[in-house]
Amino acid sequence: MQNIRVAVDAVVFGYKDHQLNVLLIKRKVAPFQGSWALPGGLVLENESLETAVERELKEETNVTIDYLEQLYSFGKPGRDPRNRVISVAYFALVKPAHHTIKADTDAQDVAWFPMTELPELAFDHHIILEKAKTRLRNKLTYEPIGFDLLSTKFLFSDLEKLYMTILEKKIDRRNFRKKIMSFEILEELDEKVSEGRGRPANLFKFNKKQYFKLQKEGFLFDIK
Amino acid sequence: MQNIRVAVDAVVFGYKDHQLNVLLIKRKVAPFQGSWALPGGLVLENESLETAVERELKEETNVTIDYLEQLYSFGKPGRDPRNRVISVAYFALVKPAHHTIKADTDAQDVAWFPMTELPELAFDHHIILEKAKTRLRNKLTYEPIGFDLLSTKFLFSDLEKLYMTILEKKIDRRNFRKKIMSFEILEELDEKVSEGRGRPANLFKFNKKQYFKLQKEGFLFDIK
DNA sequence: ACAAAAGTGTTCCCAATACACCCATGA
DNA sequence: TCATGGGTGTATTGGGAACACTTTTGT
Repeated sequence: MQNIRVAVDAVVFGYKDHQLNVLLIKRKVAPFQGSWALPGGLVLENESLETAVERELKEETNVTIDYLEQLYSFGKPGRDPRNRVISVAYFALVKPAHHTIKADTDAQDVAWFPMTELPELAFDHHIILEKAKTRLRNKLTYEPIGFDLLSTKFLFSDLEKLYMTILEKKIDRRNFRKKIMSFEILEELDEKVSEGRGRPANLFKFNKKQYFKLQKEGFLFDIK
Repeated sequence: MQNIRVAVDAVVFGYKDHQLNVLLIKRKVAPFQGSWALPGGLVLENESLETAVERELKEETNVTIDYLEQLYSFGKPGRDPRNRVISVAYFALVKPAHHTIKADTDAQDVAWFPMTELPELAFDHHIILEKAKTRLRNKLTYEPIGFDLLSTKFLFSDLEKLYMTILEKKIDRRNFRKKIMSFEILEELDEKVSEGRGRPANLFKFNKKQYFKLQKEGFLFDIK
């Protein structure tokens, strides 16, 4: 008789302080007690995988998700020192400013870590995270998921910096703006924000309805 | 205590008679006895997911795989009428001419089905198959996986027809050839084949080594 | 000689890229 | 007035798309 457990883990990305961040928890129990790890846990007998992810995230970090999709399943024998565990990993995006993270139940602590300052991770979580990073980079170029990382209202320069940060390359400001503007999926607001020095910048909103409409008509979001 | 089984299923595509085909088995046992289904089965306690796929394919169909990658995991409660089963689905490509399919162990029968003449499938396998088809279509445009569906030596027109069949659109012969040729990943052989009437055509081989070399140098395979 | 499939070049156009100056504000 | 970040236009180029005739063979 088969004795394999099924778990879910979530790679939750947020964009804070002009940096890509990932949400981690500090494990309360063995194995890897005290280590940082991806939020996650065993799937209950009668819940769907997505429900399991949402429940674990709520329990361990107090975060609710804006964007969620399945990433990959990890099932190498021995990846959990106790039992055979198959983990279905999920890829999630949130707007960090919209959430207050809070350790609870199974977690000793919760924190956002910039991708440039990651701690050692429990289990094979660094592999999962690597895969998620690749997915994010790829997806950013062909789906408008960058907006799920920014606040509802954002500066054009935020969007530009987000792309430069995640794709790790320089982007020409004029060409980028021209391209995004040509999609006609942004709403220019009548609000300006002055960030310390410099000319105040306009705020924008992503018009999701308009995007879906265009998409149905065959429009493809595409940023090189 | 959690009681969830873990299975693997494989969507095996082959290209035969200028048609995209999928490998199915006829189930020997309940539930869905006598129904056509994707090859697959429960994962053993100490084997990796990939090994499980390869084992099941060998057992049920006598096919060994040329190209294998994970597709998606399906875990909705109720997808198997007996128990909770999470199935990790795999996406596989084979050259049908190189294999002799043969029903064995758990399968009452095995057959290639053209994608245009599919039978009813057991469980949620039609959903898995749909996802695999999408993956194939997308991947065909940015990775040279078409060659894993053709015989080692193939006609240029085979490649062209394969693309037209799978992408379901007309392709301009001259532009397509120009594009593929510019990649310099094909080896033109000194062999010609005469397919009934018409001018005999040259045979080609995919130069995998050359592709990997170019890829390392930053080359991106890309067919629209 | 004709039917059938293979093979081949050129023109046009649009979208990607490169590139530099003025504007509005706070200190 | 200066430092800082915001906002804008044009010229060039390279790749994608459209398009038709000649070649080689079997019948």
